[in-house]
Amino acid sequence: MHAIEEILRKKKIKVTPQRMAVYSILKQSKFHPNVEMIYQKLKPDFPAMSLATVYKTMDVLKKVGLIQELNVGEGGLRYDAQIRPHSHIYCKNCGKVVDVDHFPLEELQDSLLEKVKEETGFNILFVQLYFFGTCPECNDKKELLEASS
Amino acid sequence: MHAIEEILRKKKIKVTPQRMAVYSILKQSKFHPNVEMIYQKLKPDFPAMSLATVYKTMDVLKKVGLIQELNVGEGGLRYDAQIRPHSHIYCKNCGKVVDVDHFPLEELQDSLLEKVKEETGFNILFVQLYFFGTCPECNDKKELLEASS
DNA sequence: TTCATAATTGATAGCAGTTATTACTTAAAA
DNA sequence: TTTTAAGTAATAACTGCTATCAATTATGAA
Ligand SMILES: [Mn+2]
Ligand SMILES: [Mn+2]
Ligand SMILES: [Zn+2]
Ligand SMILES: [Zn+2]
Repeated sequence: MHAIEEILRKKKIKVTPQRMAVYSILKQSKFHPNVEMIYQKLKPDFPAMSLATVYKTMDVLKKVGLIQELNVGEGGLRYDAQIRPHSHIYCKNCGKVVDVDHFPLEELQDSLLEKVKEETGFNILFVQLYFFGTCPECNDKKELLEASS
Repeated sequence: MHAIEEILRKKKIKVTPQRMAVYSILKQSKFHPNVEMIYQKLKPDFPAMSLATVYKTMDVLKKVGLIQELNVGEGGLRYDAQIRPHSHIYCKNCGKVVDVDHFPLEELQDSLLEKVKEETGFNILFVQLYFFGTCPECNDKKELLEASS
């Protein structure tokens, strides 16, 4: 039995094929997909599945702590099965979301969170760090376009 | 003439009472309001103003760089006339958004942005750092509630 | 295995925030 | 002034998401 099944059963949450399928898409890829992307990817295997089920599944997986939600300022949200604290960079041109692995978000939490707690009096639950810009691929395309004009 | 008027005129953007009013609300407060809050605050002075005008004004002010947009994961967006890079902390209980002034977001940009650029190949335009938790006021209320039960 | 039951699913209506459209109005250049 | 490009108000339309509910299914007790 997979780890996710145990986690769900322990919380009296039913293990359904839809939930397993959604989680496996997230676990396999570094894609940070949104609900619509997940829905489209599952369509071949689950042609009857409703978009509402994907939304509800994201909610369940988030609540049990198996995934994290990213908000890069598009309409909808992105999801990530990598729950270790790490930051992300977003391409404003093509919408790509990439991990920034070597950025010290974990150290930051340990060393500076206490300072922010003191300054604000807040009880801090988590931190999100986003970089915004344009990805190498988009930059290359733009250069080519400019060179040919 | 105010600085904002010059900036708008220089870009051939008309200076209207509605735009000035929206900007002055943001400039005066540390409130990080959303569109609805701004709209309600302007109603007494501009009873005829449309919500759509507030939306369009936010867009204009953002594009000319007079304000920044914050996304704390509510439905809508928050706005800030303080455009110097700084991070924010959000109370998940009451929705308050507070500046984290002493957090080294500016230093972070100077010292570590180059590293992230190298790692990802992205051209980085800006950074957003959000802390999430519960504010002192909400924490006190909760304590009182628990003590009396 | 079978069955009872509560949880989940799929379909769809509804909602909130936002954007597009359009006829009327106005700021500001000539 | 007059002209006109830009802006405003009102509102329809769109989008991401949630609520509702009848039909289905996972789970565990018998
Ligand atoms: Mn990630
Ligand atoms: Mn601020
Ligand atoms: Zn890109
Ligand atoms: Zn609070």
